[in-house]
Amino acid sequence: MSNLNSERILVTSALPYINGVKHMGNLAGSMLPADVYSRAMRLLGHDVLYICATDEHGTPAELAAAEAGLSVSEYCEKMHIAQKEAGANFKLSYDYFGRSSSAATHKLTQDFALALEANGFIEERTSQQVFSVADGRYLPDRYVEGICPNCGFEAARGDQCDNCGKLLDPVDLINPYSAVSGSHDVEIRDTNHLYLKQSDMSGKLRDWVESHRADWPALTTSIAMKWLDEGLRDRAITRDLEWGVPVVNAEGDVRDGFEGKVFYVWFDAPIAYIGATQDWAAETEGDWEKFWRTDKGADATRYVQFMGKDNVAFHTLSFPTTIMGSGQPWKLVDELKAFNWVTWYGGKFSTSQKRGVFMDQAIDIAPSDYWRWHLMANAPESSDAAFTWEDFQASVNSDLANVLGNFVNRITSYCVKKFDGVVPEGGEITDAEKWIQAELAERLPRMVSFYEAREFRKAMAETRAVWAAGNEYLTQAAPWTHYKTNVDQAAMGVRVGLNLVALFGVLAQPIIPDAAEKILSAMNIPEQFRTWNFREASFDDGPLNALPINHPISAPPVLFTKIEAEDIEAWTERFGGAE
RNA sequence: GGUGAGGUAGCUCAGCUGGUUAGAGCGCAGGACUCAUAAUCCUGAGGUCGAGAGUUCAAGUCUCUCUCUCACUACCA
Repeated sequence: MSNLNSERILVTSALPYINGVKHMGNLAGSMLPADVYSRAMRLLGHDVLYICATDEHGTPAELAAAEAGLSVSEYCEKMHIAQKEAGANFKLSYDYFGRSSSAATHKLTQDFALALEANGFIEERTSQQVFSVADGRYLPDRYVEGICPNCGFEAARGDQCDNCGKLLDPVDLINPYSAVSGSHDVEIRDTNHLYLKQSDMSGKLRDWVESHRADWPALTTSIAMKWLDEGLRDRAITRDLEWGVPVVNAEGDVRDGFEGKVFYVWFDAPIAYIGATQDWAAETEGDWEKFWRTDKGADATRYVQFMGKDNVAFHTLSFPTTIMGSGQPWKLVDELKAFNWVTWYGGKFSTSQKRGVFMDQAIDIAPSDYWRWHLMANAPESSDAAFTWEDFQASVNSDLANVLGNFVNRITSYCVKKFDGVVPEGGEITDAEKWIQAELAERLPRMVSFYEAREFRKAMAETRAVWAAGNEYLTQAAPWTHYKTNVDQAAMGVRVGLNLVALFGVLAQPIIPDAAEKILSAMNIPEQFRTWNFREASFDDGPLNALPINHPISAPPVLFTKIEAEDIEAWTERFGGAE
């Protein structure tokens, strides 16, 4: 059914910044849901391209490189590989994981800027910036510290005082110094930068956001409208830095007065979605234009973005300004799914403060499936969601080990024991079979709808309910009871049970791909029968009668080991998190 | 300060444009079963829906006030 209306879907998740392996909040809020969605859409027969990349420019990258004793390019190379590996460990099914520092993105960024300027959306202006003589660099506001003029706090940052919360300007700080080196040898200098005139675009942006009120989550539109209501300010899109995309003129030479300046990371990062798609095309001989050029087929592409709420403004305002202002037929996002935060024992996860659990550590203590399931079943969709070790344990033990894992185990091992490990024939359809059929007929289409709507918590809850229904079916059918008096009727229960195992494996693929693979290979399900073609379940050609009689199966080894109280203790000890 | 999101059973959360006895999972209590990772299945107890006022025949659902939590506030991304 779904194959009849196969769509071309472009999926991107917010680019993970380069300065370290990401924490579980980053994973839960962009990369993982994008992956789960991409996998589900592929199973439904859609033509999906999932693109991501490392976001490599900006001051934090330069500073992190310096701290690591590496050149910026060496550092980024190293961290790109680390992040790519972390993604692979969590089974993120990128079609391409690129880099914002690639040549393609450089070229696109420069071209966009030239087009924007030609259309009057870029203006060169002079501003004052703090320059640290000792560091030999301009400092972003937050890297300047000093005494807060409001409360006297001694380590107030140039953008905001951490003590009293007042918003500051670096020039307001008393006795300012560089947060990088601690040097007080700082001065205010005039510097020229390019400004993106977002204000001129606000009418069009407002109309565009307004047109998506119905299909975007409230979180997305409310953030965008808030900025529009406050009045868009023009944003500087260049910085005084070495590492990044050079600012050039139409001839391709460095623009006059822009030596030592590059584009601001937030200008080029979204452009890297396109650049990475071009890089993907170059490596695979794919066609990037059908995803991005509306004059080359991208009108027929559905573009879906995933991100944390902090990124919404950039994706609903700045990047669309870039796209619209270019006057060129670039694809705008169609559907934008934003997430709140996963919180960590009362606060936020923090890369800089090393608070929380990071992807490389997480994979060390539990298999990726465990994390994927828990983070999706508890996705921070309607509000921030608290992560606790106890909840993690409950998700894994109850949902995965008890409901799914035990189900697979109980029926496959019974089949091996009593029916020689093959799908048995015989038996009559009873109320139990009719009941499970009705359950599936109702739940599977609903589950698919939740995936299509990117309602992850609900999709997970529905999936779990289907697994639980399998256990209930076995209780009703009770093949072990029939076996004593009527082996044929026992065969019915086992056969349906085995079909359910196969179905559950098929359903589990987007969420817990490793376990799904174990189940499907134990059931000897060929690749071509692992897709989602079950909108209408029936006994004639539906998922309950998919396995041929005498089809051999085996009982997979225990799929999910339970998390013990001692594990929780050890992890709490190691990562903090005690309240 | 401004803006936004949220405060619904012990815990985590569903509840669309207001309409029968407010739902799910976990946890808890009792029972059933014994194929299974002491798993599973059934039943049950548990909520004055943050507080107060208002609109209405009718409000968790709309309006106002108050209160608590969290986030964003543009040069970290």
